Amino acid sequence: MEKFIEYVLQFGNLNKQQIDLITSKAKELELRNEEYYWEAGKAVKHIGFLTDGVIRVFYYNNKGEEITRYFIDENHLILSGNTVDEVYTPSEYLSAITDCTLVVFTRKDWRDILDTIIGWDSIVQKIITKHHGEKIARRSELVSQDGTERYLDFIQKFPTLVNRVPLSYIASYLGITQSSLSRIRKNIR
Amino acid sequence: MEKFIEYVLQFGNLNKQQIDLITSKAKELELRNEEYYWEAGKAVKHIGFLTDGVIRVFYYNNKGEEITRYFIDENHLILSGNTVDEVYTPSEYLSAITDCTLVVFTRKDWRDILDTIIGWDSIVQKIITKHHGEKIARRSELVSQDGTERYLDFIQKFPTLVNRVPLSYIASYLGITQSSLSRIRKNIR
DNA sequence: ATCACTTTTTGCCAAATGGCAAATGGTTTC
DNA sequence: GAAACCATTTGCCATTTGGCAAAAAGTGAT
Repeated sequence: MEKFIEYVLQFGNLNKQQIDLITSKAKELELRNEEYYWEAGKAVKHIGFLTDGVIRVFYYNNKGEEITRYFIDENHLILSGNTVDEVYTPSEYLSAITDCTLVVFTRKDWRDILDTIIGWDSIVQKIITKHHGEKIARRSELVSQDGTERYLDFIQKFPTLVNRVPLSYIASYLGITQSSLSRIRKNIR
Repeated sequence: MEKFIEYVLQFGNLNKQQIDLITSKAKELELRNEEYYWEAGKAVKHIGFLTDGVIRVFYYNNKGEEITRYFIDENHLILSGNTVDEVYTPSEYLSAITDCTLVVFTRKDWRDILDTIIGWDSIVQKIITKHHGEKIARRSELVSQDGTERYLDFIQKFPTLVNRVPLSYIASYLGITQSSLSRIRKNIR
């Protein structure tokens, strides 16, 4: 909870009253390893902020293969399609790959915060924009790199994930097979 | 110009007066093939909307290779870092690869529109969000595909570009070499 | 039509990656 | 510790892609 407030304050100022409002609406949610946070086709119930753990975002391509699209690690806001008003039904899965702790808000409570705190919208917008930029940059870089470069980049950008995430997920994220990644790791040593 | 208004109206309503305001601030900008629209390190002067032509976004990786990150085709808003107030200095190049026509606004005029038209901010925000989503989805998919799949996807998503864009740019965008792409094309026929 | 110039294709071979299955290593449960 | 289970590594070979250079095709100007 403090983690969430601390994170938000990087993007704009809030007074004590506003912080109290946010805190009063927030609930904690625990996810165990392998538990879903979102499921494709199922409406999303709340807005969440990941304070501890790692979540994997994946979908199934037209060959039925499971593709890991990215990882969400600590201190990331998980927003449903960027709008609060409409019910959002994702087309991908979000699944905990470690035990996780989130701070969550119901759509209604989030709406209340938006309506009460003048700057909230712009803070959230800034966060979204930042996350989008990071995602685009990360995914873009991968395309032009070979396997080794992708992996070296990965361990540099997600140093905390390398040892917590199964190899197969990392390989899928990097767009290479698990055995290739294993060989790449051997060559790097 | 009509194209721009038409595009914007998909994301929200504007009355005649508001449209007139926007129109009055807008200027047309022509770019010839190979002309820069943005240059890395040079402050961006205006907000633009591409009505005709294709622009290529590229940067130089740490090996000095030119990497095409994406293409901007007709009916896309080109925004400087998503904020109007601060001067934005891009780290990549935007260069016309056909003759182009843009509708442009100075930062000051854009600011004026933002201050005058209540819903403008949210319209722009929606557009940005849409573009971000598209970019992320496109780049993400590429990572998990082989060369042939990437190219087939490309011609499906950018049917209008295939015949207007040099092969080398497409290859760079897809993360494969020009000769590989040429061979892939041969195999597809 | 010719020349100069650029883009695309092709040939050749090396390197990287994929696919599959077996082997190894690690962890948990009994 | 043994057994069962899962993740990772490895071997083997096929396929894909890269790198480089030459050939072919396309474009534009005179």
